[in-house]
Amino acid sequence: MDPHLLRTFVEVAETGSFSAAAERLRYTQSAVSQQIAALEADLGTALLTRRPVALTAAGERLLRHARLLLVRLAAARADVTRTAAPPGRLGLALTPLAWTPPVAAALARIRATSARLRPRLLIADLPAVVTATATGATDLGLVDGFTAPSDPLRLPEPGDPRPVRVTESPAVVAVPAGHPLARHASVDLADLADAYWIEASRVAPLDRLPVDGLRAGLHYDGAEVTVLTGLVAAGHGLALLPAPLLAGRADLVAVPIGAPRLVHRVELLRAPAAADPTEPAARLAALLTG
Amino acid sequence: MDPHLLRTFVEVAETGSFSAAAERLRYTQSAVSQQIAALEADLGTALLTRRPVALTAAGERLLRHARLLLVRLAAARADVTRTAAPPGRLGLALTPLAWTPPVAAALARIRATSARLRPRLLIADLPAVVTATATGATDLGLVDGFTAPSDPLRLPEPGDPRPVRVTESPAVVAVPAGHPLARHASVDLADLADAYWIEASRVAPLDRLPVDGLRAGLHYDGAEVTVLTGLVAAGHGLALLPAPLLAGRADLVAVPIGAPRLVHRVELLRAPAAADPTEPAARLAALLTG
DNA sequence: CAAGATTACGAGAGACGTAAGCATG
DNA sequence: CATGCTTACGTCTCTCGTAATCTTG
Repeated sequence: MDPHLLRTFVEVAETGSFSAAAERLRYTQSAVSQQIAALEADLGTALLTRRPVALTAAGERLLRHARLLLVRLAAARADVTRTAAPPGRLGLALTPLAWTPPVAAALARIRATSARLRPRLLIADLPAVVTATATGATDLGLVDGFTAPSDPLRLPEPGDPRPVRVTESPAVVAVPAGHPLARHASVDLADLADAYWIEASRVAPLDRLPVDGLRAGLHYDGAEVTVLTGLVAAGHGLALLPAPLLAGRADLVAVPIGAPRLVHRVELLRAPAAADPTEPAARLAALLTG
Repeated sequence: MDPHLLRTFVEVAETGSFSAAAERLRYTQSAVSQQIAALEADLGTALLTRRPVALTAAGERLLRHARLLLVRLAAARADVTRTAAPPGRLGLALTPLAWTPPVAAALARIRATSARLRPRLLIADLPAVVTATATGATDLGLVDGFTAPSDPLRLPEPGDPRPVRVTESPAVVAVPAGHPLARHASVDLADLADAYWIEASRVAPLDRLPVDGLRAGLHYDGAEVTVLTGLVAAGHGLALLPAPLLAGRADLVAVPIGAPRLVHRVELLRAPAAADPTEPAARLAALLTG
């Protein structure tokens, strides 16, 4: 149950392949094989079937535990090293659409009060933000998504401290100016079943919506919000976006959504570390949630 | 952050000595020194001061994390190996006074329905029962203590799944037959400040009572309830005990307590494993708490 | 100066890589 | 039969124990 072994086990389980895991972890295939064998010998149970590589019942169990254990181990390390590190740092990880005006304003206020502070921002996708925060790699995480009003976001597992609501704003369908839909006072998503949507997997993935059956006409793999809005403006398809994002744009029209009731929501995650309220991270968190 | 290193770190922190930790863990003093040095190098921080050996701020932090991590690691291992193990086992760890008639009755009912079941009972002190249950070394744990009516027990940390109330019975002062107190309808503990109590540290430790200032006249280090009652009967001192324990004894008198209001409470801890409701452990838990 | 932590060094175990073996889709 | 996991084996690293050294109450 060496964390080293757990890490490669998780990697093998996730990739479904010893060789792929080996490559990712910079090991040889042989080393991975030996590590898994060692783990199975240690636990006295088969964890994986080979050919095809799949989890046994015991493996399923271990996978859940291992993921959490690794996160907690990382969190512990971050917490301890943080005690030693000079205070005053502020690391903030965000999903692209979590960067909203209230967040920008809060950050500006923090910087106004602590002039010497040099915050670090990191834009990443949702799982990365969640683990970066859970492990303490960053102090705060902001994640976004679309849900029914005042419903919490559905987040991937390692949610040790509970996420807190920061912002909710109306969700709208973005269409190019001049699009037939642009004149509608509102639309029901069910009526857009045969429209084409833009699948921006790292900005606003369709599969995270509490609605399904939306067809993707174009896939955008990047994380740039402006590229997404540009694609909509150029008529490549529709996108579901927070209303404030479209304010003041001449080339895009925001069509309110009738049904289902849907909002864009931003939530704050805090690293499980020392909650010293004088730290910039704690002050920013207070501003965001207060 | 090898668990191995964490374990020796915890041991050093608890014993306050490298050599004592080494002895307990069957290492040489030198090995322990090297392990702590490795941990400090890995984390880039001093964890302990030497001479005297004490925790630094970072060390305090790590100690809390390390304890939990080790428990969770053990729990994960137990959960995984349990999946592989043949079902039908039932391990039960109890503090001495947690063995009450309702517990005995529940166990009898379980055995009546599953004739082939061979339960394993283990009597241990409170911290041992808590960690044995938290790590999954045993399926169920029963702990006891004295509190105000319907207050939960104060238990040592690793309380991942919350304890559940099993029994509450009146707390009484046990005195030998013929003792002056035996005629009282009730006593206030405050009035017994200059009486002598028996400190049975592994059965009913005085320092776990929500009352202080009780003087110990005799220390009993064992875990046998009958020795404790015998000591009271022989006039060595008073003891606080659950009333049912004294029922039908001619040599002991149970004196009800007026103030503070106090009950003897038994709580159930469940191992954080698969809650398969057909397992004997789950059925016994249902009987005890139902 | 004595108790107790650290440092030096050597032996053993363990982990990884290379390369050959072997099973299955 | 080729992809991909396993096994064999050599090397290198890492860890622990012995023993000498250092530190401080």
